[in-house]
Amino acid sequence: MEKILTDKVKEAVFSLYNYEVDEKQIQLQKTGKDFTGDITLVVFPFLRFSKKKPEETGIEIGNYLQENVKEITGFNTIKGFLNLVLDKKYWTEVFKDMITDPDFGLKKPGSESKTILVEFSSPNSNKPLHLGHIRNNLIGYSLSKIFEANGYRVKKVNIVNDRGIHICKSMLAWQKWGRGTTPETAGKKGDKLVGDFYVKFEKEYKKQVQSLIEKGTDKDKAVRTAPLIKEAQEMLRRWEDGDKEVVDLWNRMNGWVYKGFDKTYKSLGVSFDKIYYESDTYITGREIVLRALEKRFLFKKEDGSVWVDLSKEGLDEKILLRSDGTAVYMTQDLGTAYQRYDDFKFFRQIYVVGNEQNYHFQVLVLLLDKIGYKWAKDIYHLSYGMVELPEGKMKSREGTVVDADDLISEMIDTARDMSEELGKLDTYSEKQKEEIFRIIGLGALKYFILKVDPRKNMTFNPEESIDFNGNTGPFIQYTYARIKSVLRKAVEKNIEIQKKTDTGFEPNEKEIELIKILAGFPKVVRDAGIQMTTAVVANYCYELTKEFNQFYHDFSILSVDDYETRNFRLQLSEITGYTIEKCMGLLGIDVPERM
RNA sequence: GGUCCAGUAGCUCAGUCUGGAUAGAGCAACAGUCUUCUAAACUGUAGGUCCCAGGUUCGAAUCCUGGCUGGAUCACCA
Repeated sequence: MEKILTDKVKEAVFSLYNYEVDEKQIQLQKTGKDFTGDITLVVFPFLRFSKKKPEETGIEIGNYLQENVKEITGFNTIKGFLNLVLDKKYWTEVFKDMITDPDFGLKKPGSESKTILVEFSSPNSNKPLHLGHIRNNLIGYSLSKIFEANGYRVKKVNIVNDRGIHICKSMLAWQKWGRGTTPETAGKKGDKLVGDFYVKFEKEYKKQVQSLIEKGTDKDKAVRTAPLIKEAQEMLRRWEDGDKEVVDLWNRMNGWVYKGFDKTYKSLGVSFDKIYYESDTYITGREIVLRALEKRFLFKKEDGSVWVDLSKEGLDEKILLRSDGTAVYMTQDLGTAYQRYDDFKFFRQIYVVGNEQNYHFQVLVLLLDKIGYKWAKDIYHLSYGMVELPEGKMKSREGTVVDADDLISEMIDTARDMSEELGKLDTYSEKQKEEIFRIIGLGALKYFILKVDPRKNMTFNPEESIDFNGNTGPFIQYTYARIKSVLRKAVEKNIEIQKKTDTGFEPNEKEIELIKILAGFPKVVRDAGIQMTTAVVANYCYELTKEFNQFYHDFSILSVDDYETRNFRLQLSEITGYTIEKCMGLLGIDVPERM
């Protein structure tokens, strides 16, 4: 419709004022709520050609459009705004498209589709997942769905930072103070157990540093030479040498952690197509660096460490290999990127990584480009914002980290409490009820996070629990459940919904409003994909839901006697429910049949 | 200090990329609506120097410049 109008406006201006306007000057927008009309043309840009007052110009263009576009049945101008009124039949035509196409708004990936790689999660294997990871995982998973809906083939990948000094710290602490404890004997998730030993290490290490300082050692030296850190470093060296004892322990403890992660991923409902491990890719990375060194992109310092100089690009020098030849973070990321291109020949690779790593990714892309990989430009860092507590950043040292598993189960508990109080599910079995509590609790958490623009920092207050009323996941889920309930009742009453639109039935204003919003779904999917934001999907879904709730409140569906009206409203409800389901699916949120 | 990001109602956020009409929601507060398809809903009241100052424009929350405030980052950590 907008396309037709743009052309016609162009025509109008040409025939009225003999001027060829640029399409960019033709601004069409949805008519504001308090005005009559469907689409509004901003006429200010044409005043230069018409040399008339805004209202007159609007009327002239309006007249031309009404004569030449059959869908336009009327118009009005207010100041410089030309509000066009569309024929109600136009909206029933749009409605017809929606009910005949079950995939309305979604593109299916086909064999021709380009591949987008989405990296998310990227945990360290020495600590359990926290709220920050939850945001990361939810954004990554949802974006994958959004890309798929835009017709791309999507590969979800994860990189586990399973190697390095951090995991050695946990291992060492376990050896010293663990007394052979395992997740089974401790009755704890593996990631939690390993995390505990990491904390234990840091605590003991701090004590050692403190006592060294008290004995007169200066702080820097104390930090470097405390026996514990020395032992951890020695352990890392043995790991890199392939020392069997160390590698076996490393495998064992990482195994515990992965089992724990899997549980968290499962309860969050996220999954991956491929998981990469730093312990595999750092070697590739080192080879890339050494090759680039030969080609003189990089330089070596006297102590043997390898660097890249990016001062011409406005950045600093960056280390790529330590003096002892071991790899750093950047080294492994080079290797991982290379490996992934080799695996998937991606059209685009999206890294969902926190904005604290903006600098790192700037360097990574620059470096890959300098080395000569043409696909470097296809890398995009989706720099999502931090989740902050009211008092600031989460700090593990101060014990203010919000644990992922804890938060998830709290959400489910809240859903359970609310639900039992309302007592609407009393006829369900315990198992069915638990499933619904899970859907609702998780829905509240996911929606809470995904409705915020991923790029922005957001605040989470653990004192105030996440809402279940208003602009929330459960609100949307509730509306869905209501729609389902109406449709079930229709079946009980032997009312069959017929896909008919060409009956001359004229929808009322509220119904037209719903159709308008439903018709906007394809654009929402497109915009979400282009802008890479989950927020537009969430906000759209909320708007749709709210509109439906008003309709539901104001009008009866099943108890209407007139067949045409009832059938139309049932179809409208069905499509709305379906669209809600699709939106929530894009966000990775399930919807319940009842709640 | 350099670089990057943010600042919209008491709180949490839309809207900013792509400039348009009287800046929107939810929560919290207050007042209403359940013998009728699920009240986790609906309706209303109240709440704003869109951080500040300039500039561009017919028109600026939106674009530009400067400033203020907050955050991130600039490791032989990841």
